[in-house]
Amino acid sequence: MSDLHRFSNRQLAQIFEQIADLSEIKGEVIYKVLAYRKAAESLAELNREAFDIWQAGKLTEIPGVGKAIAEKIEELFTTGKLGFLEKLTAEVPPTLAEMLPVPDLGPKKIALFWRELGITTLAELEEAARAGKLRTLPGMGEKSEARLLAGIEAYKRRSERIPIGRAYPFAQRLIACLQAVPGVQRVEMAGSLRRGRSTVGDLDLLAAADDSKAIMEVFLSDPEVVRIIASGETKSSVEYETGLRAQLWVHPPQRFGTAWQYATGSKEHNVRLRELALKQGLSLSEHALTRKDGREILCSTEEEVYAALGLPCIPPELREDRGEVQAALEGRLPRLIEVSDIRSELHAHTNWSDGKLTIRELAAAARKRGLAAVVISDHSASLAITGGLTAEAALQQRQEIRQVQAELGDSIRLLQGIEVEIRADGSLDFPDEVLAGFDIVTASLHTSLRQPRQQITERLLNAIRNPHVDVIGHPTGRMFPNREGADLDMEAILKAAREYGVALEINAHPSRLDLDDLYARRFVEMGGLLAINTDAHSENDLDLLHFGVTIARRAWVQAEAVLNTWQLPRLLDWLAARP
DNA sequence: GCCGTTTTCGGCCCGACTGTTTTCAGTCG
Repeated sequence: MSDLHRFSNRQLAQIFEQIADLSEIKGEVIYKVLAYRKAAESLAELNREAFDIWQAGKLTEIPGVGKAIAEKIEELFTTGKLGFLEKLTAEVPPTLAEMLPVPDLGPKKIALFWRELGITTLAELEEAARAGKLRTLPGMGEKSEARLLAGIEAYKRRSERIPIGRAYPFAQRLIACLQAVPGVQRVEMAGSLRRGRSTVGDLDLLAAADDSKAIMEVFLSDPEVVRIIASGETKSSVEYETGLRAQLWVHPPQRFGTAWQYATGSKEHNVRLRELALKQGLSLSEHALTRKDGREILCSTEEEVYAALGLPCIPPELREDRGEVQAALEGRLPRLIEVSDIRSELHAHTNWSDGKLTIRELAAAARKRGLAAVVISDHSASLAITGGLTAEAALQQRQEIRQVQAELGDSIRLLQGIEVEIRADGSLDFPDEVLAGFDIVTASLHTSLRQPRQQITERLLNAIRNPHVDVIGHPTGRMFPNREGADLDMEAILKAAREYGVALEINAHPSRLDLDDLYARRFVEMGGLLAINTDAHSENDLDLLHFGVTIARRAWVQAEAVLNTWQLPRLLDWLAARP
């Protein structure tokens, strides 16, 4: 056991991604490359450790993992190495792969430059392009060379995937601008933005118009655009100053359904759908469903597209090829939670710690949004930077909450919670007798997030086992775009939370979105309870709720599994049944 | 290399845009 090598899912995914990249440059059969890539994605998306799956002898149950790849994973776990990869890297310089993410540069060209000119790094490629050495190669010319240089420049300034919290408002502004163009019937978000991924690589937009000329013109001439990547009648893409890219498709209204379905993706979902179409003698494209005799079925809505294939409309958040097409075929798609199902906010701050609002203002803001209850849950004392509450201050706050409640009558219910700090040594900030005085206790990690896996896992488990803890706030502590979450043994956390009946929070703030969709799905499948909270520090923060609900939808979550969808009496009963 | 209510072998989605080409290859989503 001790000489086993416990590669993480992410590490395994990177290894197979590297195999895919190098094989592709080598010129390997494309379907092998795709198989490695599929396996890598599948491993990265697992919500359990591949290591545990291997020990259970079930590696080939992972989608995209067959005999050959399972053997490679086993070799890695048992020897820490992979002979196949060592041979491959001896043959194909691994630095070649760094060129793949450069726009407009793919495996064929990389291989060409490598074999013809001995170029193995991006720096060498740039130098050769500047020296005009590429234009004479077969299939190349001056324009291609210039385009490649522009691509390298774009790659250098290109930002990482951006958090949905930044992409979303940007897209909203863009849409408002495009919608004003005469002749444009509608403009909608598509791509990963519409599917609600926590980060997006670029913005995908789709417009319905009979003539694309005017809207394309507006899209391309935006003053913030620094580069036009492509411009055509049905599709254009641009890059903005920030390195962000956007893509606009324009299709006629009667074809909007197929176009929106196509532009929303995911790519893997679309492939799955098109395979299904083929089995039914139909070819699916962004323009239409086409029968074998060439007759088209036009769809102006997505519902029609899915219906033509015998399916209920699959919500965009599920379109990730995570079993949703099969579920739709079998009529067991979940009835996903919606923003309107949320009846209470269980995690909000006031100016008693680092929030901006008074208790009175928070209550009013929550009431204005139609909530039946709001939990005032300020930080505890040891998180000094937030001006966290001492036990004494919490008692004073309790008085004020009662007072405000009396003023408000039964228009909204105020509860006193606490976001109690899980200290570095694993203890909680307040002793049990103080915790017992709150209506609801949320325990959170904010500090010492880089502790070793075993230590920080134990720390969180300790909080889960405390009988007064009702919810774990933003479980991993991740922050977009820069802070990785803690290195937790999530399977152990999920199991313990399920066992102790502790709810796990999906923190709706777009810089957190923690628990993520993969673990939330696993947790709910285990029978666990979730809470979706905004962690509001200001009034506008309450409007970020939809980001959290979107994560829950991506996790196939139904309203029932989420505490704050429950009617107030039921929530209070649940709390009363806990210490 | 993976996978199977048309298959254990023979498939593996479909089209736009660009630049190089005189009909297509490469890249992208």
